[in-house]
Amino acid sequence: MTSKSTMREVAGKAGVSIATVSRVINSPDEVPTETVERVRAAMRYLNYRPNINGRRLKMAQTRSVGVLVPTMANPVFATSVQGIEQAAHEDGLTVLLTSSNYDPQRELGAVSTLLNNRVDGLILTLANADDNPVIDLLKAENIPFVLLFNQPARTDVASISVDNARSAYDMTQAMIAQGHTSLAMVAGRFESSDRSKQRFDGFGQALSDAGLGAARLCQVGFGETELFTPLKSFLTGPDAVTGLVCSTDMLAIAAISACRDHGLSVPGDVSVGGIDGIAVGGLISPKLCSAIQPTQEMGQQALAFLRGLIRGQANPQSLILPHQLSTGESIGPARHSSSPRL
Amino acid sequence: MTSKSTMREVAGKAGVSIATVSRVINSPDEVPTETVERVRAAMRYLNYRPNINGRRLKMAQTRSVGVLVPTMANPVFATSVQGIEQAAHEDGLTVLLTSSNYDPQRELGAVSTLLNNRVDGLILTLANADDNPVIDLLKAENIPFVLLFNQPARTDVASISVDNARSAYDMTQAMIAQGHTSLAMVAGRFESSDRSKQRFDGFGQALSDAGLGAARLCQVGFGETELFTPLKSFLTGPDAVTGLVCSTDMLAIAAISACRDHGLSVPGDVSVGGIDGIAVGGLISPKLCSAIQPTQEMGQQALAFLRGLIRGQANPQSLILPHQLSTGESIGPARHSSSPRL
DNA sequence: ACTGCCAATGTAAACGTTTCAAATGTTCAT
DNA sequence: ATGAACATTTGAAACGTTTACATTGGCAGT
Repeated sequence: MTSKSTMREVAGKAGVSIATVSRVINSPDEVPTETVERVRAAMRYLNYRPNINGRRLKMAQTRSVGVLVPTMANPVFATSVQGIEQAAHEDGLTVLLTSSNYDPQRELGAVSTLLNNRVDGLILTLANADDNPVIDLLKAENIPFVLLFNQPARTDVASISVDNARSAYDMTQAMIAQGHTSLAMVAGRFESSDRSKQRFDGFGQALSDAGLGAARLCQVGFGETELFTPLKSFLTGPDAVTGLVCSTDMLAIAAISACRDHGLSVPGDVSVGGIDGIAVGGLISPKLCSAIQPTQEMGQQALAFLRGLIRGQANPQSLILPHQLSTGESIGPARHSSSPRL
Repeated sequence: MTSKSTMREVAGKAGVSIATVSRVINSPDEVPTETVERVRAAMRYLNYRPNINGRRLKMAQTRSVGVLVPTMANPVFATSVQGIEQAAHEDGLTVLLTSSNYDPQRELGAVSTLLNNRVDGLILTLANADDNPVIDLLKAENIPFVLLFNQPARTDVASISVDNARSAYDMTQAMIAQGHTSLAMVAGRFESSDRSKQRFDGFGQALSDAGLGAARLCQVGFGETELFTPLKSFLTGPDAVTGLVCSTDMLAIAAISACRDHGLSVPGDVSVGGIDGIAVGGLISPKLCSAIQPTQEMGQQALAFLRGLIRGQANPQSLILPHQLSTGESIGPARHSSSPRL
């Protein structure tokens, strides 16, 4: 009774054919109760467990979806995966998880593995959604997929995201409204994240609309939490800023920490805003001011959307969800500029 | 060229038999270079993609592992999954991800699904590792598995964890060393997490060893971040504590937030310590003092361990990794007890 | 020229399902 | 009795692999 018994054995035990056993499994209503019971009893007795791989080989669908995220180490993605997993569970779908570590090279490999697994569809967060061999591959193979967090310019792919430029724009404007005129953005590398670039664009637009000159940028590697050195020239000296707009909440939290290490208070000396809306942002002090996106719901929606695509009931389409500026404590009035730090 | 071409078509195109194609895929060295090239060319031409399900049906192994965690929303688990995924990727293994939401009911269902998928092995974080039908099932089916974070009393299962009681003990002792005599533990529900219980035991032991009376407990639901009300009676009034030992870092961060909302400073009025060592703890202010476990590495090790079990090269065994008390700022000297709060 | 060997390849039988078409009853009106 | 209509059930052929075993042909040794 260790494990593997087959439909054939169950059929033998129950005195029916494997076709009947199959029907008991897949459409018990078409089989007389008495037979169903007999077969079920045999299954229990033999400890039968259907071999999904047998079924998958035979059927067109595998009832599995592939998920690719940059990393689980960032709560944004972890939370979205939580949403995906939850929705998948409710649908009886199996989730195959991969991560790219923000490396476009690995994206292609990971997706290829997923395709070999014959997943019914994919949910992806890519480094760059507009010019990406992964998308070409998926298009060519004609397999349903939904981009999550990516906000592609092309309109022939499904995506669920917030308006990245706009969320950065709003956050920047909130700072400007507090009197900040000397701002910089802290952002992840553009080649690793198109969101990063889009958010920087929004930042620049807000500055330009307010007549505030060129956008300054502090670009850092992903996964980086040590921002003391990268931010040094932005926080000290004659060009010191009074506000930092960060392209992600993780960066914002790291930036606040770096400010502290430079002996600056937030928001007293420097205001810091993030984008993403990770849960921990609401618990720390100062409470992080962020452009919040409904991360977990986005994951759930992505799966629902994907299901539609798989069933052929939906067309690729971009869903831009509203973001919401949180009332955080990490942003305050600009420190008067006549008392520069050194 | 949409997608699905089979080995048979490749064989036809290359003018060989499917056996040869299979050999080219699995052991190219046993096939003359010239033939390998011809077959590979046919594969490229036909856009061939091996159907893993065909292979899985035939072979004993599926080269996939199942992962079950309580939730992705807690960075501890997300980070461990990151470690697992990374190691799995290096091994060419596919990861099937499920989460239980801390619900023992769902644990069984999730594992059952994983088993239907014929995973080669499992990595699990269970609510309760000592008396759990999931473990009985896995034992009965004789399928390799490694518990992660769980620290079972039984010695016949493989596990990777820290010494939970000890880490709570050490944290508590660190507070006592700072003069704290009135402490309470904030912990997740024991029925949802045996770690929680073990850590509470360590907490109690430390108090008892220091002759400090009964252990007080504030038990909260998992995922809970609103601790203002639950902690009210611990933070105010005649029985107010000067220190909170929290069973997880997430709880500790939430507890610090709750203290703030009660108008108490950390560590000025109340010291707060956590257990887990999530990354964000090191970035917040005050820097969270925690009993740190190498979360991501534990995930990687769990996979390496599991691989050994699958190959039959290793025996189930408990790995207790050392934890490390971080030098956090969230713990300070006890506020003098002659000025009680109300 | 025969034998024996070896390298290269092919044949065919699984693996555990699903599902179509066909077979076997059963019931009932004629 | 006969056969139509129907409810149950079955046989058998896939699905795309892997692999034990058989076949082929070339070549060296005698």
